[in-house]
Amino acid sequence: MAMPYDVFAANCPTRLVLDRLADKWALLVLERLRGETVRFNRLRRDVEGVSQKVLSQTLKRLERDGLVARTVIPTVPVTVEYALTPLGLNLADTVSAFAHWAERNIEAILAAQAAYDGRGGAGA
Amino acid sequence: MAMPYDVFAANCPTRLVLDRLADKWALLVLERLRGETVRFNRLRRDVEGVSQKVLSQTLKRLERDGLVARTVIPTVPVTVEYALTPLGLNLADTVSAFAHWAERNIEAILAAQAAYDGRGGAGA
DNA sequence: CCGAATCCTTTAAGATACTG
DNA sequence: CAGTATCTTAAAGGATTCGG
Repeated sequence: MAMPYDVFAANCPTRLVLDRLADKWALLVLERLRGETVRFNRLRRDVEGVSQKVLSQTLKRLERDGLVARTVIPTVPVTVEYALTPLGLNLADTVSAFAHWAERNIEAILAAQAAYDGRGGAGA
Repeated sequence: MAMPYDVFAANCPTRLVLDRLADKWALLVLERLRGETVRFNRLRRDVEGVSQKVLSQTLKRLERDGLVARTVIPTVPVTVEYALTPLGLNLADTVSAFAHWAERNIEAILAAQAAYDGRGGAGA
């Protein structure tokens, strides 16, 4: 069935993806992994503000979704590397467009917020 | 300063946008509003699963960010219409790419999940 | 019809400490 | 280095009720 899903229907499988991906940390991790393999603690440092717990959870979900590949290298203190899968890379490009939109339009949004707050919300 | 922001830095303004937009409901609302003005309760029905409270909050934030315009029409039972602003429409197009990615790749993700679960996680 | 206010439950985040 | 386990605290979300 090549019927397009109704994204607005609660039982739509696409919602599953959207639910999972509408996540600040997942997006940031995907973006960080673009074009580079990164170790766990490096990721932890680079993506400022993630706790190791949340990062761990995020990576596990991304791995489960087939977006990120986890490689254990049996060095003395063990090394674990994370990289995008082809599927993940594909998504990361989309995410990147999103991130760059935010970057380009932050000024406009900040201005809108100031205007909104200035007049006390929607007219209070 | 046209210096590109570091999206990974915690104090980066782009993170503000990302934090706010990495939201299931905001994304769904934006998508629903593409090309059409919609009333509150219509929106509530169409975006299955939103509570009225959450929808209300979401719309208020989107309005504050200058992405959605709210119009009150003084009919007998008052009518309130929501529409995308030019800025919001611009974003909605980006969001749409995101949603369509999910739609196109849901099969692959579901398969990856099944494989992952089948072998008991990352090798447990 | 639109939405604010309240309450109350559930989920998730943060900090900390400990293991392979 | 790379995680898991636990505990505490904060917040998101859902249901319900009432007012413009």
